[in-house]
Amino acid sequence: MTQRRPTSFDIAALAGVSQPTVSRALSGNPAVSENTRARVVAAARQLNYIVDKNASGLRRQQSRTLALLFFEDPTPDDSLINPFYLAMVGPMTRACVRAGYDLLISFQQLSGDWHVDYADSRKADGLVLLGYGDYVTARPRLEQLVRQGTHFVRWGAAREEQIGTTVGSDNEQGGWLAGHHLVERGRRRIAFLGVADHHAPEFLDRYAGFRRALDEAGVEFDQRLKVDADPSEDSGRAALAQLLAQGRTFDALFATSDLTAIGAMRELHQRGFSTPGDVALVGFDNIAAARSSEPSLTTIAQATSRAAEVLVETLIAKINGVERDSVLLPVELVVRGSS
Amino acid sequence: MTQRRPTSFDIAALAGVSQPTVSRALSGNPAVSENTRARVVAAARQLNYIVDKNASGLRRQQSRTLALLFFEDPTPDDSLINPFYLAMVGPMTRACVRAGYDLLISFQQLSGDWHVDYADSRKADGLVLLGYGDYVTARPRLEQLVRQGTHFVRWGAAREEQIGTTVGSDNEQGGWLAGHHLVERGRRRIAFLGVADHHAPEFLDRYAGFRRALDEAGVEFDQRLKVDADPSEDSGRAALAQLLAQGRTFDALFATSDLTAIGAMRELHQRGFSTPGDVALVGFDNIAAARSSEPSLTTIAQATSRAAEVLVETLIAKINGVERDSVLLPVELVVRGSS
DNA sequence: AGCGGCTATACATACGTATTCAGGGGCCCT
DNA sequence: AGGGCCCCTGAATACGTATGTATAGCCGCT
Repeated sequence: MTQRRPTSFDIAALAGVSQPTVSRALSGNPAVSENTRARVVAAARQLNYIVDKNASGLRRQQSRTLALLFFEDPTPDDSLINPFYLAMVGPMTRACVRAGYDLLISFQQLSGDWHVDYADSRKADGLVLLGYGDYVTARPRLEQLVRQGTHFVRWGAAREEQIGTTVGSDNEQGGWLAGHHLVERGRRRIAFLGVADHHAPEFLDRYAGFRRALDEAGVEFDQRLKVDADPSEDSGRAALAQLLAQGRTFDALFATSDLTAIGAMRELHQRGFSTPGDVALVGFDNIAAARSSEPSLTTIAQATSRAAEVLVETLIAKINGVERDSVLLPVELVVRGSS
Repeated sequence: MTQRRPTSFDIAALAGVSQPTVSRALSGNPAVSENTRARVVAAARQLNYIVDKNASGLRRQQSRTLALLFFEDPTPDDSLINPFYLAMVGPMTRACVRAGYDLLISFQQLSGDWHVDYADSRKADGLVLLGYGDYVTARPRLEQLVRQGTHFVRWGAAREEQIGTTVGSDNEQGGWLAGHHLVERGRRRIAFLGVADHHAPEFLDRYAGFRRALDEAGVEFDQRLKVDADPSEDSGRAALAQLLAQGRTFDALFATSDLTAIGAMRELHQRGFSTPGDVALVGFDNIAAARSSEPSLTTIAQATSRAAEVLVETLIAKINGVERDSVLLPVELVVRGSS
């Protein structure tokens, strides 16, 4: 059926040169004269020659492939993968293409063992780790990666005690923007929905920034308006229900995730409250649903595309032996109908 | 810094056997005695040995990797990748893991040249093609894949004239379910928002099923209530605006995509119409946003996980020389608040 | 003329695995 | 005891590329 794939030897024969010359000509090695290179390229095109990446990878000891790992604990509903992370897939592939790399993708469970052979099996040259990992749980795994000499970058908060290089949003600034915005809108009793402990440094920073904005404006924060909530709609609804059950009153709400905010908003509506009339809302992430909710959700947008780019560039630099500093990307307030 | 990776020769030396025996033992070849296998496995574990996939792929002439290709024309906003497709990423990776394959991911532009070396470079053994492709434009590309002997499966409508194997939803049935449901709810003037020409077979089938439901119920369909709309919110809004500008009246609406339906719903609300009071809505795809819109959106759910599984299994079968028939997966009506 | 230096190409080889083929040893049967 | 057979293992090799080293040719200089 299909005829044999042409190899670099076939090209060499057709172009009247040796196999090494073919390899050098096609990889842009300057030791090859332009004349010869042109002949080789023509022959390669004629035979539809394409380098065998397995052979190339074996010889070079690298695959020119990155692996994107999502860490997320399983949900009964498959579709409930955090849309913010999912939105990074597109930009990430584009960043890889630009850099001449391919992208492997994989979902890992936070709580189970990660089974990540990609680097060890030479299938990928490095890993991009994505997902609000429990910092404490993740630590030993990261240490293991370092021991194995695996190259990786993480999306997340840069911390003193961090392992490896991270790229993340300026969450503190994001929290500040949210708080500042709500204060400016005249709100004074502002609730906070999110996780604010050391297991989730990103959320902790958002809380810190939020508090700073209130402090700077001389607005008091009522600790009783702070409720734990995961980045999910259900959690948002539950958190809001809890606040109301405790008889709390508030005129605004900052959630550390759009999903949480949307859940809270739906619960508010169901209970007869209006947004932004009774309660103004600000979320975080600027997922697609934030645009289409009703009212549309004011939120803090992260520089998703830029993040993907920086992650990939940082990782590739590391693969090439260049260590870069962790990066903190600016965030942006997107004002919509909910405030 | 990092010490040399152990090779199968190192394992062989440690276990006191030859390299071929290591290879056989670890790949489950029955020619190896249990005793020997146990020694090899122990040695491999001790040295943290992992097969070099480049070398393995080179020798075997296959990489045990699939490539998932999204076809979608570029949008100014990166995040606007059809969420239905994006939702397939997770299930697809899981299906691959189960089958012992890795998954490469890539976004391709429908209108440009696809640059898909994955198969030719032996980086992937087969391709999964995803995206409502313009059937006419795609055809020559598919023919080229066939000529090159590249293995692929497509997500989409099974047609007489199709090239290669497809896996898709029973769109006709989906359209019927939507139409039938609206009729049952007492609606009589039902609008249709979607593309219904031969460039988009999926949508055409949905329209056909929808019409069949109305015909069977003896409900007349007013052709003037049929408006072209893409799977995007903006298109949904525009389509609805067009209907109203033309002075059309209707008490229900079926959109061939949830995004279209949500856009239409927002436009309705903005103009003071209520849903489902004035207009009942049914969408298609059951994306996450359908759950969180307000009211939540009645829609036709596709069997996403199952689809991913079948796509992967069909492709792997094909790689192994087994041709399977195209598959039509059942769809399901999910009744929510919008109807 | 001879030699140094440079450019462009060829030769040889290694990357790590999986598979084909050949052979050694043990067991059973005649 | 001898022969045949099966089970297991080892030796040899090929997959296709990239790169270190060697070499041929050429030019310019003394």
